[in-house]
Amino acid sequence: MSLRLTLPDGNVKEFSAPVTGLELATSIGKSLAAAALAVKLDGELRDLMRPIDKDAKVEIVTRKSPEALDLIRHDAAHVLAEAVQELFPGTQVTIGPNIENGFYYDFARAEPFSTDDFAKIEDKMREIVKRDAPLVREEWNRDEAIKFFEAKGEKYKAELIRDLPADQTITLYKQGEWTDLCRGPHMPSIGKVGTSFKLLKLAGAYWRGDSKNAMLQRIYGTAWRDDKELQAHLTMLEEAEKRDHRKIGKELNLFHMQDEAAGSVFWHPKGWTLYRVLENYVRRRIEKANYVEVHTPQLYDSSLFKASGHWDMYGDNMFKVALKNEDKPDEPHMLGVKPMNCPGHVLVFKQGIKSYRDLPLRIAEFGNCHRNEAHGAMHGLIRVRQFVQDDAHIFCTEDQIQSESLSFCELLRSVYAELGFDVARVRLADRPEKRIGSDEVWDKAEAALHSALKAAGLAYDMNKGDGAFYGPKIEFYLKDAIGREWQCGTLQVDFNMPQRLGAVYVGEDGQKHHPVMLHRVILGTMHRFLGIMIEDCAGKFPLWLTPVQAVICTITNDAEAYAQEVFAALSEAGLRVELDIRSEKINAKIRDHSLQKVPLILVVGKKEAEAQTVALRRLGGDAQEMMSLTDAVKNLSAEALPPDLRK
RNA sequence: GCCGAUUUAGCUCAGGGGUAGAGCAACCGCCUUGUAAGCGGUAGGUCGUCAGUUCAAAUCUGACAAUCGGCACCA
Repeated sequence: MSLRLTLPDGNVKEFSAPVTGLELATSIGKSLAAAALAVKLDGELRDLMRPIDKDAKVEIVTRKSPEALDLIRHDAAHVLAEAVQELFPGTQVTIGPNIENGFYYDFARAEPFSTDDFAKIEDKMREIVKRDAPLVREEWNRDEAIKFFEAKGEKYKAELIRDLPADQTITLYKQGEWTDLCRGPHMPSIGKVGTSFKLLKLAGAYWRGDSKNAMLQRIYGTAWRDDKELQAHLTMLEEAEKRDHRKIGKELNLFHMQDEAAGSVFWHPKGWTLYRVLENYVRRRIEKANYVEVHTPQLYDSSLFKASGHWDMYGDNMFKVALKNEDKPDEPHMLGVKPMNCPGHVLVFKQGIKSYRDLPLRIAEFGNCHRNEAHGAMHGLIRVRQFVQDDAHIFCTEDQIQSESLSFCELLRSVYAELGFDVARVRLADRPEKRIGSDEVWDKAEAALHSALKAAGLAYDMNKGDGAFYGPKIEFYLKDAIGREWQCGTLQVDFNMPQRLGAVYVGEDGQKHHPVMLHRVILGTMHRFLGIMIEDCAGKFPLWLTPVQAVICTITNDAEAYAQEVFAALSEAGLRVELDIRSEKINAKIRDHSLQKVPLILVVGKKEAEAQTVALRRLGGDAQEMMSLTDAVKNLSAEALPPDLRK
């Protein structure tokens, strides 16, 4: 036989018999063989020691390859499992994959682990790495594999094997005395993991991700090629912690939350300014895009949500109000606090007779919603019980879906760009298991979104089964300053709700038709989006958005009268300004306002008062720009314009 | 909701069976100051809530609540 293996540089290596990846690497060079960790065969990552027996494109994976981190992390998970089983006999192993930036392993053990155990486990892991046992792949007979794990008391592993598809090869990996069920691939020996790893946190996780199953103990770790990379990652984690919006929200006095209203936000004056400036910006943008704004009630009779399907589908997560019913004391009159705005907007649509000439009708609302989120789900501003969506529902004909979707995609992109974000990723979430409406209607709705995305020229991938219960959705993700992705905007096509709630329009044919309803948000929720913005800019908001744009600081109280004059002039020009005439040193004032992330500090002393000037210091710099008061008013107020109002 | 951790002054945190301590902030006074903390003083807390054990609980035990890290959920 002859075997032709094509290398990345286009060279072809020929062999007369199957070769292992290691043999292939050796044939290329000794140092490559020494550095080899695995081999990529037609794009599929495989063990170095597995024989290659068919023609393929091959690539030797070394520590420098992008795939190396996945291999290191996956192997590190095995090392963690071995270490834990050596230290805590009787602990059962389950699964332990590599994930972004690291790995985890889920263990079953009656006693809880403690983070105090981490040092001990890490020491043991280093010991195992030092032993440098070879990782040996073995193919096993299914029944024998089940017996093997059951004999060890590993019932989770046995269950995994039982549930593997019948045609799948069962592979076990041995590292010294320790054996794990694993699909692989792995590096040739444990020593290749190195010691640039660290255990980070302890968490509970359901077996197989199902809340009906047992709760396992998950240990998370991070692993890198070398200590420099590890240190850089740990520094990044510290940076992320520093820009936590809950911490900054407190430091900048933007908002607070407290036990008496768990999951709801108390916006303080500065936070509420931020909120209103952002809201007004979005309001201008949608007005320009021909939306009309409405305001609908909070409380509705339960019959509305029963008709819409929400009562059955999400009733447990709604806040409900039971009113005493004098006639039937056992059957209180039930009301529900709105968890979303759609039914209310349908009721607005239904007022009066609508014609096809009225469509598309774009009904917007900064809609205040309540959802009774589970305790463990809440997270600062990101996940709350009371929130406001920048919501709108576009009532249109089927023919208009595509153009409406397209113009929404463009509006969203433009808004994100003005707020300093790119659309990092787009996904299409299709029909979920729990849904209303026929398959034909779902086919139509999904097809509409596919074609809209194509028309918008947006690359997207599928998020299978993750649509809303009434229709498929497009999810827009943005990327923040430290590279994290957040899903904010969505567009959903809904053929069901208008029908269920009896919304109709008179068509060109004089007949009644149900409109199609597009549910869409750009920011998602004001709360969540502001949380993301705080973390994105670490509290240093763009000038147009920031609650306090400028502070005027006096050096001595001689300058107080002039400072008042500067304050009045800037306020008059529409800037949000504060005045600091405290009897403090200028150093202290600069420090205070810098820590408060005020972008502009205007210092005035005797000199400035006499010359009618200001000394401007910008946040993050230490230069002083001297300018006349008139120039300051003119330039700064122009600079502080929201992006959509700039010329 | 589940697993684990946490809850002490406005904030950040130390302490710990005999009813509490620091720094910063606040307040008062002095200083009139030139670009990231001037000096001195005063005041401030039933130690998350409710029970239990104890001569004695902020400290030990239990329940509950909230928060944090995850998991599950997210119309």
